[in-house]
Order: sequence, then C-alpha cells, then structure tokens
Amino acid sequence: MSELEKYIQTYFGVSNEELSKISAYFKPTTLKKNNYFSKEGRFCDKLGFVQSGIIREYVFIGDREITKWISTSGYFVVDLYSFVFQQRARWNIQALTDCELYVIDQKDYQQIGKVVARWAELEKLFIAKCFTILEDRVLTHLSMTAEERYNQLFNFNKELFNQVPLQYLASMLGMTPETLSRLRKKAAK
Amino acid sequence: MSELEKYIQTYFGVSNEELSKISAYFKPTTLKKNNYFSKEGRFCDKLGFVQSGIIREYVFIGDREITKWISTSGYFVVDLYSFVFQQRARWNIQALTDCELYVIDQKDYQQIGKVVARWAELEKLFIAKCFTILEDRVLTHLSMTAEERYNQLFNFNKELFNQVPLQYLASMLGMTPETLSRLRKKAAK
DNA sequence: TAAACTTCTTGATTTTTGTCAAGAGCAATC
DNA sequence: GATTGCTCTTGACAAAAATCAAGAAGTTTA
Repeated sequence: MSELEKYIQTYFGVSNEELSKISAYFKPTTLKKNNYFSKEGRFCDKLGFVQSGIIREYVFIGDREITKWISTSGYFVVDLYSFVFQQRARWNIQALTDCELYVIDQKDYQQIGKVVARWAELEKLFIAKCFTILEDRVLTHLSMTAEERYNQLFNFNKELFNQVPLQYLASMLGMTPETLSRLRKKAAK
Repeated sequence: MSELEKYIQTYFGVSNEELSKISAYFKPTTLKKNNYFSKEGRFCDKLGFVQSGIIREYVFIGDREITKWISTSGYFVVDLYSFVFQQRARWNIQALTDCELYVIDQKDYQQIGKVVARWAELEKLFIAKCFTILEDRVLTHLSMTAEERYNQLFNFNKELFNQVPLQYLASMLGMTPETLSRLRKKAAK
C-alpha cells in the first residue's frame, strides 16, 4: 500500500475497494525546486499529496512574504478556498526542494463522490479536523510568547530546522529571523 | 422568515421546502447571563444559533482564561470538535448577556441529512468557509502588530467595544487589557 | 446606602521583540 | 578560483508590549 493510500485509509477509513478506486485518481507528479503548485490570483484546481520534499505556502502582505505553513511528506497541499469555491487562490504554494507529489485534478476529484457514497461526509470530517488544528494554532498566538512557540515547534519537529530556511520558519511562527536566531541560541545552552 | 432561516438560506442555499424542514428542528431557547452552552471536558451535543445576546468562547491555559471568540447575533455557537467527533469539548461557551438561541441537538441534526440529500456537501462548504476565515485570523497574528489588530477589529465592529468587557476583547486579540486600554486611548486622539 | 467587587485606566518599570547595520559562512556561477 | 548572492548570526539600539501597582469609576450585594 502506498503512502498516499495509508494516509487516506487512516484519515478517511474507507474500504480497500473504495481506497484503490480513490487512489487511482491521484497521478504521480514531480515538482521541481522553486516551481509553484499554486499561485495567488490564479485558480487552484488540483489537490496534491506530498510523497517527498518540502513545500511552502505563503502570501505577500505589502512587500513582505508571510509563510503560513510548511508541508512535508504526508501532508496534503491545496488552496482550499480556491479548490472548494472555485475562486482565485489566496496562497502561493511553492516547492522548497524537488518534490514527488500525487496530484488529483478537480474533475477527477468530483468523480470520487460517485465511487464512494459517503465521500462528502468524509470530506466534512477531514476539513473539520483541519479546522480544530487551526483553532489550536490561533490559540498559540493568543497564549504563548515567541519563545514558547519556537520551543513547541522545535520539540514537535526538530528536523524541520535542518531542512527549511530559518527565515521561513520564523515567519510561520510569527517572529523575525533575528528573534528566531536568538531563541535558537538561547535554547541550545 | 426568521433570522435563522435567512442565515441558513444565505449560507446553504437550500430550497424553501428544505429550509422549513431544517429550521423546524431548531428549538428556541434562552440562555441566562453567565450560564454555559458548553463546558470544557463535557460533551457538546448541540449546535446553537445566536438570535440575540452575546456569547464568549474561552479556555483555561494554566490559570489564565484565553478568549477565542465572541459570538453575537447571527453566529452559530458549537464546540465543533466535540459535536463532530463525539469527543470531550475543548471550549467553555458562556453567555455574557441573557441570550435567545435556536438550538438543535445531535439526534435531530442527524435527521437533516435524511431530509436534505446534499446536506453533507453543504456542511463541508460551510466548514471550509470557516476554515478560510481562521486562516485569515492566523495571518493577522503573523503579519500585524497588536495596534493593527485592534484597529482592524474596531473598524469591523465598533459596537463590540461597548457591549463586551474589554479584557475579553484584549484576550481575543492576543494582548493584555492594559495594552488594549492604551491603544484605545491612542486611537481616540 | 454602605461595602465589596469588578472593570478599566494610568504610571513606572522591565522584558520581549523588532529594526538596522555589519560581517561570517556557504553555495552557486561565471 | 574569484565573485556574487543568499542565509544566518551578532551587536547596538529602538519600539512594542507585558508586568506590577495604584487608584478611579461603575455595579452588585448585603
């Protein structure tokens, strides 16, 4: 069973038969370093699963780039607003390294509902799960200092700090690169 | 048409027939000031629509109360995690004033799917919409100062600052009451 | 109505975080 | 293999925000 299938299995709990029908719609693709999966203002009409590599989601606020999220293997990448509502994308989604993705386009995605009767229900559950994760993220900004947020992320995923330019992690944590650098130094003692 | 029906109509775009079936499941209820709609650690097995009054959603972090959101008329209130996944509630949801609510319990809620064929799809769209709103909220913490967040909320809803204890708004904005007080003074000039 | 609370503001001070500038260390490139 | 960029760190300083303490103003309670 592929990583993608394991992931779908775990998250959506479908039967083996349904699973293989669903995963057949996802096509293996590569995305070269610095290339974009989705761009602000365009339409994001596909959903990707990260098999390998690292992908950054960011947006320009004035002339600053704000990194919303870094996806590594096992994550889905999509501009949800664009994909679900057929509106213009809000995020730039760019490969930080060469990536292997499994990608499904909107047309095929809509076919899943015909194969798996309760698909809309499973989607609802998945998005609700994502919602609660985002709630937690808001809470970290309401209740924690920059130092606490750094320590939390570092303890959650130390590897990230070797793989991703620190300036992006700083932005994702809501602090400047200089502050992140100092917190790293402080924590290393 | 009631406020609730208008709201469901706007957000879910169902037919008049479906609408009256759905809204019939919601029962008018009152929630007295300081009483709880949901409590941390219990099960939140109902969904409410705020017809009038103000409701606060908060959680204890250590001995601090962190206010996640303030709902006024036109909002739904629910501990989504608990309601959707039948897990223990994460939030305390408490009336700040006497409230009029329309409430539906989980059992009746599940009936809606039998009345409106594409209900799971509509739920998905609604939760996806909520997700994108939360994304924007995270972004405000990544890109804006306390002062900018205050000004944004004040411009969005001035009334809130007359109706809700400022300490709760400060918490929801991710700052101390003292800082909010000073920003108010500064902005008033 | 007085007393007890609660909420909000203000001042003084400390801590945290951001800004600006410089330089070190690497990797890419020509 | 020098040059150019890019990333990260560091220092000095400034700004933002938190903390602590006190008191004013308004509410609730007895």
